[in-house]
Formats: sequence, structure tokens, C-alpha cells
Amino acid sequence: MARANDEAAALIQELADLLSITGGDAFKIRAYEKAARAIAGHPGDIAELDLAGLRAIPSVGSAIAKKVADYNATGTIRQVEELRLRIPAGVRALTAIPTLGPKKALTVYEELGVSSVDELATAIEEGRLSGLKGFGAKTEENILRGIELMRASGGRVLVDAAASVADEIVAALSALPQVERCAHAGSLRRMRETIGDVDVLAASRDPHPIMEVFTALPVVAEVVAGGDKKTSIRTATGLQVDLRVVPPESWGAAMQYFTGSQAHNIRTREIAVRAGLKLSEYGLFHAGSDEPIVSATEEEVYDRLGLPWIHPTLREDTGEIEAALDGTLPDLVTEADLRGDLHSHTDLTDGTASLEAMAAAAASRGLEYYAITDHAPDLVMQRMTDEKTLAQRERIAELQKEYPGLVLLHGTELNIDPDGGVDWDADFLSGFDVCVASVHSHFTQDQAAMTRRLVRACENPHVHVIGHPTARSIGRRPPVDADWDEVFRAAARTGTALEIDSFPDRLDLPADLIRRAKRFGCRFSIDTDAHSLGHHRNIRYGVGTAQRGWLTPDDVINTWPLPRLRAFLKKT
DNA sequence: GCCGTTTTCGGCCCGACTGTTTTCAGTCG
Repeated sequence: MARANDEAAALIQELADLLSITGGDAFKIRAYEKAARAIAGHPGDIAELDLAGLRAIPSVGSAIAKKVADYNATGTIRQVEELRLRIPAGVRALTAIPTLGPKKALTVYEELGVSSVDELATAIEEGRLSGLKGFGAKTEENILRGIELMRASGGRVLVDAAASVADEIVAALSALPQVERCAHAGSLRRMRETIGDVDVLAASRDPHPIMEVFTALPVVAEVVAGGDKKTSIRTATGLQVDLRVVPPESWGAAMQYFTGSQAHNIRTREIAVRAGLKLSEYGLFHAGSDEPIVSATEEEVYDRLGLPWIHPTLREDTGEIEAALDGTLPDLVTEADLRGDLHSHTDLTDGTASLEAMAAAAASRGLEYYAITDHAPDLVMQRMTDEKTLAQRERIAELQKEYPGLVLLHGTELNIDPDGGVDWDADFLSGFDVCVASVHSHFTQDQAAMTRRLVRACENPHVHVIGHPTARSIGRRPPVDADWDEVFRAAARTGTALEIDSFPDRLDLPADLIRRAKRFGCRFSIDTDAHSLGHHRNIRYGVGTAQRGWLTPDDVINTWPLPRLRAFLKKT
């Protein structure tokens, strides 16, 4: 499943982690981290590159190129193997505990021989940490807390859970007279698929009362840290929320800074430094005099750095800075570009709303076309039959008369069987306007079998969209194992679209695979896969995922006018 | 370890908060 790029990047990142524990040079560690990102984001296959080719990757010099060549030849990197002998994997795992970094991890390992999270918890309970340099009572308490949190939640929540907490807090704070502006930033604004903590930003000259209201909100279970510029709380579910209050004139610089990512910020600050400037959350300044230049809007800050404004979903240092400098940033697809939705369910199968209610919801979204795609018979528990789906087609034709502005399409969500076949024969399939085909069973086939299965589905002339292609469930089920480059090649060749399923626990295709698929010329369909009326709101997460995959409206078939879409669905 | 029309050596992003400290290291984002 993992490409050479991903495996090599993980090894280089591990090298950085291990060096940070053994006390390696901080700049060297950063160089490894930067190179790891560059290798992971490199479009070509690094397994095919020689030393010169590797060195051509930005941030990869001769030393790292040799290590990657080492990986290409042997499947590992010698320095990583050596450091693994000195630092057990459990010690590296300790740094995942909040408030415990590489320095403290090394101290407990060297002084007490602690090399796992469980051992550390035991050591603290037995009082073996007392007297250790830098470990007071408060530190012990915080570590125990951190371990508890880590065990409870795994540390991250789905994007919709974070969004609802953020929306509630932003609404409450925006109502205060002292607050001039308030918005969320951080990984939620970047639309990452899971969120570690929520960042909220407020502009005000009078922070103190804002902090007081914030820490007293009903959602707050615990105050983690409190100052007048920054306050952190935790909700009852363990989600941390950081509130930063900045002067109104700093709003743009602060939004830029707190949206991140950290890697993107390092790049923008480096550009500032080279231009004799200094960029912080308070603004862009002359380096020598600290004279302010701009700070009110993000656009001004980027502009003064010689860059166009960069969409938050692109800010990961995976090529957006270079694209911005080249003037080749994509014109990203937005929710407003979507004319239709090609995947939805009614109470005929496992949806909870009637056909009529789902159509009404689609109309209120302002859509021009909407496909009803209830499950096909091979998903036996859904009890679909030929008769039921044909009766539904007639009801849709009747209902169509009530919606002059919305074209209702009759479709189905087929099941791709282990050999790549689907539920109905060609003759019956030709009666549908649109067919989504998805993997719903046999998730653990080996890579060769799964690849054949998906390629065969693409080659079926009646399959228009591959639904949630990796079939992952975030935090619960891993993605299926396929040679995705082979699948993408088949999808592009046959004119089969790949779905971007908007369900917060799916977000499937994931953004990194979207970006890869686009390079093969694939098309995409951003769908809700709605099973109820409320699920239509999830479309924002599908759009965010598509944006993180650098998609433009033209890449997405359900932004197209219906005649162009119908021509695509013929798969000629 | 990487990188360069200001540099092939000497830089490398910046600030807030906590806890254990008497001036600062560690962690986080």
C-alpha cells in the first residue's frame, strides 16, 4: 500500500524524531523533517531516482539523497537502524504524551530505564520520578493527565465534531461587545480530516473579559492554561480549544499565523527574513527597526511577501509556496460550484428520509440535478429487488413534475463483488441514469486481487463513479490495499469518476490520493452519500477534502452543466 | 543537513505559557 516515497519519508522523519531525543543539532533535525515532507509530497516515484535525481528534490541534499538511495537499495536506512538500537520504539512513543517532549523522554529513559507509556505511568505511581531533575509534582500530574487523555481519545476528533465546538464558541464570543472579530483558524480552517485541537481567534483591545467569558462557557470542562493573550480549555470530550486574542490591527497576520500549518509558516517566515522582514502573529515588520508594515488582512501579508493569497486548505508546505511563486496555484473548487449530487439514499434502503423529503432537501440546496442511488440487491440486508427499484423510477418520474428547476436522476449504488462484478446485468443497468459502484465487503483482499477488482469495476461501461474508493472508516477501518496508480490509470482511461464521499468518517478518496489521481487525469464527483436530510450539510467536508487535493471545478463532474455530465456518463 | 544575485560559511521562524527556576529550559503550535 505504502509507496516508496511514503516509506522513505517515514524513515527520514523517524531519524529526526530519534535525533531530537538523543540531543542532535536542532537545525539538522529540522532539515530532516523538511526533507521528509518534500519526499512524501514528491510527485514522481523516488524508487526510480538515482542520486542526482534525488538531489533535485528541494530540501534534499547529498547526505539525505544517499540515505534515500540506501533505502532504495536495502529497504531501510542504516542510521535509523543504529539509532533504533539505542532508543527503543517505546521511548519515541513517550513524546506523543502531551507536555512530554524529547528531553523529558530521554531523562526518564536514561535515569529510570522507562521505555513505554505503561512503564512511565507505573513509575510515577510508585514515586520513582521524584527528585529527578526538572520533574516536580506538577509535571508528574500533567504527564499522568496526558497519558489518560491519550488513552481515552487517541488525541484527535473527526472534523465535524471539531467544527461544531468551534461554531458554538465563535458564536458565543462574537456576541460580546469587546470582540471586534472572531473566527476559527488552525487545522480546522485547513480542513484536515481529523483535528487535534481547535484554534479560535478574536480581535479586541480588551482581552480580559473575553477570557473570563470563554472559560465560563458551558462547553468548558477544564481550564488548561490561562493568560490574557492565550487561554486553553478542554471540553468534556477531551477536545482542547485554544483562544488567542490579538489587537484588531493584527487580525490578518494573526489569522495567517494561527491557520498554519507550522511547516507553511516556517516557509513564509523564511521568505520574510530573506527580504529583511520579520513575520509574527502581530504583523509583518522591518527586521531592524521593528517598524510595522502590514498586518490587517491575510491578503496584505502575502502580497508584501511577494505571494498571492493562498487558500487555507493548501497551506501544508506540499508545493503551494512554489506554485504561488510560479503563479500556478489552482483555482480551487468551492461549494458554490457544485450543480449536483450523484450519491444519496432514501428509506427504500438504509436512508431515514423519504424520496420526497430528500428531493425537497436537494432543491433547497439550490442544486440543478440530484441522483437517488439506493443500494443494489447484493447488499442483502437492504432487501432491494428489481421491482422495488423500477417502482422507485416511476415515482421519481412523477415527482419530477414538481421540480422544474431540479432534474432528478435515477441511479443506484452497486456492490463491487470480490471479482470486480456488480449486482445487475448490462441490460438492466442501462436503465439507470447514473451508477455508483462501491466496495462493501471483502475489505481484506490482497493488493493484487483488490487492484484487479477495482480496475474491472472501472472497465464496466455502466459504472460511472467508484464510490468511497478506499472504503476506509477513519479511526475504525483501514483503507483497502490496492495499487492506486493502477486503479487511477484505469479510471482515467475508461472515463470513470472517483468519488469524494463527504461523510466526516470517510472523506474518501483522501486528499493525498486525490492529488495523485489528478496527475493521471482522473475526474471526481463530490457527493454527500446522504442517508438523511441533515447529511446534506456534510458537503462542506467533501469540498474541503477536494480542495486539499488541489482540485479545480473542471476536475469535478458534478460542477458541470447537465448536458456535459450526461455526455461523460456515456463513457464513450 | 540544506542553502545561497547580499553568503560555499554561517546562517537557519517566532512567541506564549508552565514549571522549576532565581534567569530559564522545555513544550507547544
